Amino acid sequence: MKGSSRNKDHSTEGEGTGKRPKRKCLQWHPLLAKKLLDFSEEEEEEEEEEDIDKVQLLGADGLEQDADETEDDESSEQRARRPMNAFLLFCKRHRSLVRQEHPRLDNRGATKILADWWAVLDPKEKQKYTDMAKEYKDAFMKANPGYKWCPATNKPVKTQTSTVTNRKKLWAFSSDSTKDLPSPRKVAKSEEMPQLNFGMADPTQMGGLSMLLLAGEHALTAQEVSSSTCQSDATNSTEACQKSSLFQFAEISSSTSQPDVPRAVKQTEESALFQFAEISSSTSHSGPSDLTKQCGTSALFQLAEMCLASEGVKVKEPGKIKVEASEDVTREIPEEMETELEKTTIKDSCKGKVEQSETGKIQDRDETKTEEPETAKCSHFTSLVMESSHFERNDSSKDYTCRSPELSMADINILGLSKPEKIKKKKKKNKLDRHSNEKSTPKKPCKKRQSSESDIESVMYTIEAVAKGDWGAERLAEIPRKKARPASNVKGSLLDTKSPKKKVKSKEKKTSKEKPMETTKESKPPDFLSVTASKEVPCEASDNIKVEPLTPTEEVVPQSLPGQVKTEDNDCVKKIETCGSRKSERSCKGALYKTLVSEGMLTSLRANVDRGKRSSGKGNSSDHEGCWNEENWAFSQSGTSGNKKLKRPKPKEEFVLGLAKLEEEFEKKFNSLPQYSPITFDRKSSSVPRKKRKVGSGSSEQPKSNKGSFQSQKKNLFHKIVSKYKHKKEKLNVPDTAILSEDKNSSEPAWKNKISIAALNTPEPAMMHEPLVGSQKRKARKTKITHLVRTADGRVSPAGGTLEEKPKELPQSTLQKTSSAETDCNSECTRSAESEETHSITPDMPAVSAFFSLAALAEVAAMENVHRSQRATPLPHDGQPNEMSQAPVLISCADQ
DNA sequence: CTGAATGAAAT
DNA sequence: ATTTCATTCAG
Repeated sequence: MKGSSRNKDHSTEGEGTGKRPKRKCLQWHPLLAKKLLDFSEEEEEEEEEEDIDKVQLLGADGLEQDADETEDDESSEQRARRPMNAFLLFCKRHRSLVRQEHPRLDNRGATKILADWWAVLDPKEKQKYTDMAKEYKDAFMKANPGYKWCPATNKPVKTQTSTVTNRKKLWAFSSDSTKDLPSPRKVAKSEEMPQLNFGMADPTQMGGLSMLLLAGEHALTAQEVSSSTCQSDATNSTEACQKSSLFQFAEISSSTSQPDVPRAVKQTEESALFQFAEISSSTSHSGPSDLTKQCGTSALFQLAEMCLASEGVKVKEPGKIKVEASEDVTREIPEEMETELEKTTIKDSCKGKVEQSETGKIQDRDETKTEEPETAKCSHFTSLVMESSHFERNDSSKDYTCRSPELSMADINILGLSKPEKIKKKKKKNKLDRHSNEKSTPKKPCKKRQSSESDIESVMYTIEAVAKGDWGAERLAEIPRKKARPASNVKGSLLDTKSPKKKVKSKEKKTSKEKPMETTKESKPPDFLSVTASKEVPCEASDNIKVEPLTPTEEVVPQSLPGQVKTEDNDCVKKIETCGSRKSERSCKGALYKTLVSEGMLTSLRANVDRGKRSSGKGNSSDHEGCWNEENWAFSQSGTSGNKKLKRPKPKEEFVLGLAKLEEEFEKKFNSLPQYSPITFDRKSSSVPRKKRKVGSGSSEQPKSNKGSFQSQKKNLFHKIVSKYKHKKEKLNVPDTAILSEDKNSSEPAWKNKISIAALNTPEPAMMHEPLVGSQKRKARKTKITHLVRTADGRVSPAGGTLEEKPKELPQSTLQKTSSAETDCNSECTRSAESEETHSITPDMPAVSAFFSLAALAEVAAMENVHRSQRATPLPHDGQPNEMSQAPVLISCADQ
């Protein structure tokens, strides 16, 4: 992995170096390297990597800029996602159905089924999807003239994407979350673009601003996020806390600054953020170069005091906290400044954002110590900061000295560059990167849910870290009483975090999506009713859910109930209120918001606006399962100048509107696409067994055993069998009739008709040709597998390896049965097979064994088991030669 | 991150 | 002819 990545990096690096000169990267680069060394165990290697990464980033940025300037958009900003092809559309449209039908089935299995469906889908119907896909494609291409499906390979594309926001696809029709994606994307883009465009100066601000924005967004997001269940509660509280922490921070900073700087007005919006900087700067003033300790300490102390004071108000029992806090601060600062910082940054990162990691740190700790809720805040804050974490790191790298504001600015700029670190941390995941990008940039609206998720995750992590962390844990233990308790209670889940996290994610997604039920299920049955609520109204459910979460929190509870708030603002307010401790939270929030906006935090604002619009506007329209509506064509460019507008200012509205329209259109179209009930397919399959995939298997195609790695084949086979087995199982459990349940979801009555028609129509003349179509490979693979299987069962020399695996999978019972009652089974099997689609196997095969489908076997086995449980002939799975003879049947079954 | 599927585009 | 990547989301 590394090697490869590294290589990439290098290549990139080359490019980066080329551009490097222009950028400041060089400057910080060395520093960073040093720091990195500290951090990284493997100094050299990592260093290189980071350097490379950075370089990449730089390069990427540069590229991006260039690209932006030069070309439209896609290449530069983010690579637009390719339009979905017909099959994907189909999948998107039907996956939910499949999943409903087979709840247990994982996506892969679902995909297989979808593929089957697709295979049997009436050409006419298929054509619809194809046309739609084409339409999409055309539109997409129109929007992105020079779009290339495959990015040139080496290009830093990845880097860029990672750096920037990958995700923004011009068109996303995400069924899931719904509206978020659409407009936001563009917006995000626009935002991002501007940043890039601005270049040096802006970046600095960007960093700070972005942080703020993030915070703001997070807050907003949080609301949304909160939608999920208990976890959500935690989240909410967290968010709220976060906000409060933020505000506190601001206040504190302001207060702190006051002494030094007159101007600090408590509530002034501007002050908060800027104050931070100032404060830090002021602190630094005392000892610019080395101040680390001093500054840190002094600042820390001040902060601590401030915090304490503030907390005092909030918390009833500050005493202990205070002491502890002070202690912590002292010890921490002096000793492991950097390390700590790093850790903190990473974990808590709370500090970061604001330029002064120190202050931030202190605060965080204080808060954490003081109250759990605060911890949550911190975490939240942290989450916000997360991205910016690199920020801090940089600072630390810089000797950690408190630099004057100017320096900080520089740092900030660096921060912009800092992305690389982030990336590293994240492991360069594209997705992650995307997320991060999104987070950092306002764009998130598009993926609100993702961002939110990520946020949540980060929060969770933070929380965990805190909990685990010395201070965190202790504090919790000590303070638990009031706030802690509630918090803990609520958050028990939070602490648990991981699971919750995921759950939250899933929840969010699901909630947003159409499948409330599953979501709830997964999310956890335990939680509550929220689930039920969610079921009813998927999209909206989130809101409801949110409410619930709040309940747990002590203070918070009241407001939340009202129910979903349409607009974010309301939610925010609520949250704030919930936090309540601060009178001014609201005001603070408002101030902060203003500040942000004034700063150019438009993005955040915009995001908010978008959200609001969405919620109010289309919002829920797509409640019912599909939520297709949401699909949006981001299509930003479509209308007008396209990217250029992105540059910045453009009112999102235009975009939004335009997008919205486009989206709507798209949605409509997409929705108009026929949705077929599973039944249809089942019938078809049953009626027309042979069709493609089956045909392939059935027909005695020539085997090409050579190809591909045997192992891979085996693996595939194995998986296939397993999944199929599963699938069958499910099927067994759920009779076709069960499908009806799906109907409600689909909401489209049409299918049946179509289905029937389709079924009738399905011409299966061309079974044999088995179009190599798309990827022959896959088919070949399939074929191979089948072939193998067939061979196995067929008397032909079976591949030993394959055989081995199969036996394993098959339940002993099956074996028994097969061995024992072949003949009997035959009839049954056949019958079952028929019922099942699988039976498809070619009629050619005289041998009964051939006909057995896995499903059939399973069925039979089950039946037999029921009837004759006793005969436990524990045959070791290893197919011994002797048994092999018997085995064949089994094998064949497995195959299918 | 991977994978399961198909397909359009690019290499 | 082969590779990339689009969607989804459980492992």
